[in-house]
Amino acid sequence: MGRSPCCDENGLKKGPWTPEEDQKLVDYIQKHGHGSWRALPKLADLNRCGKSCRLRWTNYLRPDIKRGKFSQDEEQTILHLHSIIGNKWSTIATHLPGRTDNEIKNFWNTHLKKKLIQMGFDPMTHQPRTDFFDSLPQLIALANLRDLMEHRPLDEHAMRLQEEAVQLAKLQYLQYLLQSAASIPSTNSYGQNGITDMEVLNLLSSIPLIEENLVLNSSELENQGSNHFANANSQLLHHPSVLSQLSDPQVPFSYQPSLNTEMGQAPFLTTMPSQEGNNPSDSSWVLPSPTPVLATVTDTSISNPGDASSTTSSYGGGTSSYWPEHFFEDPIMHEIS
DNA sequence: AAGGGGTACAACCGCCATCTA
DNA sequence: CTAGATGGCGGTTGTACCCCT
Repeated sequence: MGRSPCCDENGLKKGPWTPEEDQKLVDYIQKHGHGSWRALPKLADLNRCGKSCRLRWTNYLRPDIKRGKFSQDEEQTILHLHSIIGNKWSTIATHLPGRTDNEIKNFWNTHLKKKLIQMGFDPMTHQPRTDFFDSLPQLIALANLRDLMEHRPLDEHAMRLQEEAVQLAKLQYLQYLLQSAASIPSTNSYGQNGITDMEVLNLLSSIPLIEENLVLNSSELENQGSNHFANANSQLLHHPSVLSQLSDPQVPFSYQPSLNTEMGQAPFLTTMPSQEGNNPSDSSWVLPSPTPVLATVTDTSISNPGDASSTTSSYGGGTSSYWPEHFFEDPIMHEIS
């Protein structure tokens, strides 16, 4: 197993390619094919190493490369595959015709990863981040202590910001709790996960926006049990005022990780094509449920109205998610599962 | 207008797996 | 079987460009 010779051989050019170099490379490959990349530079009269030529061709000059912005479908595919296989860019690239692994990797690093972070998700695990919530009490305590020491009362704006941060953290934590509960196969009992209905209800009722903005009767929820609580929470998550906090209004899709217990894999992650207008302030704007508990898959509110195949049947019985059927027909999905 | 910071993306680096003599 | 050659892959870097102050 030899180490590949490095490109830093004396005299070989590095850095950006000139149009002339590109033309030489394209001309040569179109006439002769690339053959041995190591031999190619001399044959094509290029003062580059073979590796550099190969990269230039595969990432930039190949005629079948699709350039331009990634479509929503492509974004969805990347997020979906990344949630399952991680940073396997070349594998992901095989599912996006015309896109190179390098392009996908760059797109992930510069766009998608940041979006997930902004929305409170860990880009590697695709789970809601809990570190912020964990440290919140300490942060608030520190802030209060500082104000106390300086004999300076919190001004109104600062207090409001602080309160909003607490509510947002609660929402994120709530979502996390529900996902944890839903990860237990064949049961909706939170208790088995160390999380009680009351615990979640208490959390829910402590969030003012629920009281102010949502039709949510907590006593009714208690009477009707977890499933109804879950539906109520689904309303919560679908509410635009929640969405405006949980997702970036500039992002033309909504995001959630979901658990596919049937496949026994890491949580799925997807974007869901949003409804017409992509307007978070519109009441039709929905955040799809992260878990089977939060909403029923057959609920049309979480499917793409224009794409019936984006839903499958129920979580509880047969198929396990709302992924388009073609994902499961895909050889790589079989391979993964 | 200038410059400083942020962003996007092409290109490089180093490791690994496979091929081949 | 072994070691060198080669191609592929993922992580990282360099730099051009853009935007804001």
